[in-house]
Amino acid sequence: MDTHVTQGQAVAATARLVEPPAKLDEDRLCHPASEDIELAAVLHALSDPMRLRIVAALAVEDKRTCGSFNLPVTKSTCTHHFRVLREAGVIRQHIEGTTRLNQLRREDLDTRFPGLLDSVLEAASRT
Amino acid sequence: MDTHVTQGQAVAATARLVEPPAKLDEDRLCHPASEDIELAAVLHALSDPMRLRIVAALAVEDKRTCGSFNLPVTKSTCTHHFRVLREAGVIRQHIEGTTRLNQLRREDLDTRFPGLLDSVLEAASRT
DNA sequence: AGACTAGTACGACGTTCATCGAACGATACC
DNA sequence: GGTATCGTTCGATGAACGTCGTACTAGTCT
Repeated sequence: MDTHVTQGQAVAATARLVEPPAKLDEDRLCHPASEDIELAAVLHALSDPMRLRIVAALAVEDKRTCGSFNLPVTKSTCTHHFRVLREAGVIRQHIEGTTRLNQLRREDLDTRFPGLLDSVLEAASRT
Repeated sequence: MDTHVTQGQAVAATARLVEPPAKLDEDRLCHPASEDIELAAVLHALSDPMRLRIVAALAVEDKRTCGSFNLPVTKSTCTHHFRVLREAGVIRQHIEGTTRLNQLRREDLDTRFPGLLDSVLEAASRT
């Protein structure tokens, strides 16, 4: 019944015993590999106005913290949207002290789906 | 302008009294005007694998009937997907006898969001 | 007229989604 | 050690979604 209760901590703890000390930042947040980015997931991630806004903002200025967007939603909703973008492979997050820095995975997306991100950004800029 | 479309038939009936006789095909099925196509709606419409498949197939051969796609879903689900695509402005449907012919709104989409459709199709072709 | 065909309308169902608030965790600073 | 600050996790909730089956409409064909 309690097999999955402590997920993150337990996994991280056992991993530390078995594997060499990897970068903690990357371990904590899981991103899909470039090859594993799925078109439907990317399109779904971009189909929400709030997330489109986040991506458009990141295209202008990269490496911004989650809070710096001043989104009209609560923190938990914010977490949700950034996770959807991250798990779809649209953004990369890494921990920097007490904040998370977000950046667009431009190269990965361009390699996998050439021109897609640019045309979406161009389209988004036309309001 | 009428703001809220309640029943297609009622609207079509009143419209026929006021306006000159338009093409019946176009009246029955409502499509958004090119300027009214919304990016989020298009991306959402394309974010479903079934609909992506429909669009990819239409890109290869236009003006196909709904039934000709042999989708692994029932007719009513089929109707649903084609309606989502139509209402998002991705496809245009017009009645031809007892069937509905579907075609991509390539020009409208290219005008509104240049390059978007092509990059999505290119991305979709990479499986 | 009757049968067939192509698709729609409607209601139901289980799932996913966007959102919230409250409680928690981790880091930085006094 | 206290206390902000930044963000996550955990339900909960209401809306939207994808799917289905049944009943229906509108043409077509014999």
